[in-house]
Amino acid sequence: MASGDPFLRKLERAGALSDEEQAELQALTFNRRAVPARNDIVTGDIPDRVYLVMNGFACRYKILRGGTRRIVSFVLPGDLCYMHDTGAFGRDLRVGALTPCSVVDLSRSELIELIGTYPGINRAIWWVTLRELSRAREWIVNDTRPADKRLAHTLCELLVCLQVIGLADEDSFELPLSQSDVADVLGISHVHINRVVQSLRAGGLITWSDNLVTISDVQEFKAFGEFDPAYLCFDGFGP
Amino acid sequence: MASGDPFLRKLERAGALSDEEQAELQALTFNRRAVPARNDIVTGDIPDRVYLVMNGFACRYKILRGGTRRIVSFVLPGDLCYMHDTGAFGRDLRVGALTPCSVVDLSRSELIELIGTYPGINRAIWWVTLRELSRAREWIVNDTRPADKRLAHTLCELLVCLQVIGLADEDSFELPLSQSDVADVLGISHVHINRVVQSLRAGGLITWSDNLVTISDVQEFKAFGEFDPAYLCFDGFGP
DNA sequence: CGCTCGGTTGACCAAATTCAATTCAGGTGG
DNA sequence: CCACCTGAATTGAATTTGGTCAACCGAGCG
Repeated sequence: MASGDPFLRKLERAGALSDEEQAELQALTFNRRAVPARNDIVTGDIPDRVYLVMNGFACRYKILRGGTRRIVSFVLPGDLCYMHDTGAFGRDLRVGALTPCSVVDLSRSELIELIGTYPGINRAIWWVTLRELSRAREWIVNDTRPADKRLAHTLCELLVCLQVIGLADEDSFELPLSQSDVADVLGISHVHINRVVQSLRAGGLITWSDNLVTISDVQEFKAFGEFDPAYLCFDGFGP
Repeated sequence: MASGDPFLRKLERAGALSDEEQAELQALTFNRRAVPARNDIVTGDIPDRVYLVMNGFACRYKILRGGTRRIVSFVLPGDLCYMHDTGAFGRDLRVGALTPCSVVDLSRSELIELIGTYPGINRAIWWVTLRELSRAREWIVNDTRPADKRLAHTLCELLVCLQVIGLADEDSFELPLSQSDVADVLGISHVHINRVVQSLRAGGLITWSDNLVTISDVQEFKAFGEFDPAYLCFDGFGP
């Protein structure tokens, strides 16, 4: 069982891992460090590393020419990063901590070795990647919705993703991000997100204060944000 | 050599394929068919197939609740689809022909078999997938730009992607899509894209008539659209 | 000839940005 | 303890961007 480790627990969504596979994965760890908020998790170019966020909220993002930051995905506890976000793939894509993060460094070459050796690990890494792809496409779709629904959709995604790793209960979760951070997730201005948050509050859909988001009626809120969790592929590869 | 086949030519961007690997891939074909414009390439649920577009423009898209269509990626000649767009991954993601398309059906199970057997094919399919991911993230970023730059970026992407398969020359290409199709790519209304097209025309940046797009000054236009082709990963996996 | 589709236009409305300023809580130095 | 500073949330006003509705035009086609 991978009960204690959010990484293994997540990977096992793609299918069970043998004890040997789990042991091999855990053996990759060779460093653990703290990354302060607003710092990049990936700095400089240490080519043979892959990073695993154990704690805290991080994100992948790009900086536009005007200086605007656009966040293209969350990196939550148990998420692997810099696996493919490197070299040829997205030289301008960066990975940064939104809150203080606890990060484990893994050996990339050894992980690739494991992928080639163990079918379960191969399947798990494929699943993680395809899930990222599915999620990115859903974010594109979400960008065509008006800002209030867009925010609702994002909060729903956070709710269910955090529930899976035990960081959210039925209808609420800790969201240690500023409104400006969330604005960069949605691609809107920090002034506008404030107004949108207030409109959701005024409509009685959510409360959000002291970093705690509570959704009044989850079912209704998901409908409002047109949120269907299918794209998150929680059921692994299916049949 | 894969000179005649846009699929093999594209895959080889990830690294050379042996003659045996190429022969195995070509042996997968078991059907070729024509898909009319506005029809889905993937229809019903034939589980053991993967589709290869040989000719024409297609796209992956979703339909929002209001009925709006949002296109999340192009599918151009030589592109594989429905490889991962299936089952657990994106039940609501559809693949449709924008123009009449010529499509080859492949056996999915045999392709997966080949991925497990041949390292070159494994590497190629990984590369195709990671490129899709990188591209999707760039589209998210592009969605934060104003519509004129967004259109410029999209046209730049089309230009270089079509150049790679010999369907564009230095500064122009055939674009057999309606303005409304492109509006769904950008996530804006068909009225607004018309105005944006006209503004680009008025600025002397492009001409676009009779399905032929010509860019006046490619260098300048790429700068205008903040287009950097790095995310398209044409250099394979790099070093 | 009349139909449809794509492109185009105008008028009006809604959504979102920008600029500017204010409030408030927490932290720091005196 | 208080003055000061900073970062985040908030608000207002003016402006820009994009959407909606409605109409019109022109080419191709049965």
